[in-house]
Amino acid sequence: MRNIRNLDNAITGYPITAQRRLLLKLIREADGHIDAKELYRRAIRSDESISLATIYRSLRLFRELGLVEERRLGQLSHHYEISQPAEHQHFVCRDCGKVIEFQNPLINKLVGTVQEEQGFTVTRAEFYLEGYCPECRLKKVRNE
Amino acid sequence: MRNIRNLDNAITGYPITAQRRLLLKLIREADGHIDAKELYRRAIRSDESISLATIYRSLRLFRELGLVEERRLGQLSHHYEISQPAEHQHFVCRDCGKVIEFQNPLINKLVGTVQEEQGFTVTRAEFYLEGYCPECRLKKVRNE
DNA sequence: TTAAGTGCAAAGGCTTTGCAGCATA
DNA sequence: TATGCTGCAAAGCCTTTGCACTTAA
Repeated sequence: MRNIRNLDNAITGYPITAQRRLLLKLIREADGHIDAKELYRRAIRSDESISLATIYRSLRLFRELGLVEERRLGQLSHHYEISQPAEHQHFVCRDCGKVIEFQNPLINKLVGTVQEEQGFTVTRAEFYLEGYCPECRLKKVRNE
Repeated sequence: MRNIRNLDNAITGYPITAQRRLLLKLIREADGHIDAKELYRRAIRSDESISLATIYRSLRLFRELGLVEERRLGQLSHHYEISQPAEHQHFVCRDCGKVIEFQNPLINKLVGTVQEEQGFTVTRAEFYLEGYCPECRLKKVRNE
């Protein structure tokens, strides 16, 4: 996993522009998932002339450099987050739309088992759960 | 899980049109995943005036009736498949794009564990793997 | 007969791309 | 200075929708 604390190290070999610096900072500050549109909304506050095209081009670069990961969380648009050394998975609440991250050691075991049994080489594993978060579950119970 | 062998039972309450009959038949015959565009290509062979709009509207109906499931397999478009009683998960090869289904009992255990630990009510679980299938892995080894 | 489905074309959302000008190294 | 990035606008996908016509029940 790359060191993303130091931007200048992180994107060595590519020009470090003000836009890229800003965007990576914003993604880092988002502290979770963010999609292109929301990133654009936040970026405009600091740089009112930045364009959506730059957002997309930067996201692609960051992804290729391994700085961020792209997720498809059942929604229409992709979500991005800073690459994290610790693997984690996602739960999306059907009521409130909240995305909750979790992790569980069984997942690695599962990946290992599947690789062995099926002969795959796995480069990426996503475990995606959908349902009701604790709060919304309570609400449902109360209303019924 | 609904009985999809008998179309007239399956979509009770909604008009059974020639288009719907055709589309459900094609999805069933696809025997795996199919996206809207490919479904459209095949449908046109039998009904050259069918429209993409009808494909999408039918897919949505089928999905709402629980006849088919929608998957987001890392690609741009959604894929659909007949709802199956046996849960299964997906592996997508990064080289050849092939989608391989597999199942593993550990998954249910994992879902159970997460529900307990996190307090979620899980209504849908997807385990998505990406990597190299056995054939493409061999090819890579040979070329290097 | 009537509520619902269909085809067509247009529009919508998300993402990519061509191009001329600008900035980084 | 030269390569590569940027903003802008246009275009590209995939999907949805408005409308007038048609069809299943």
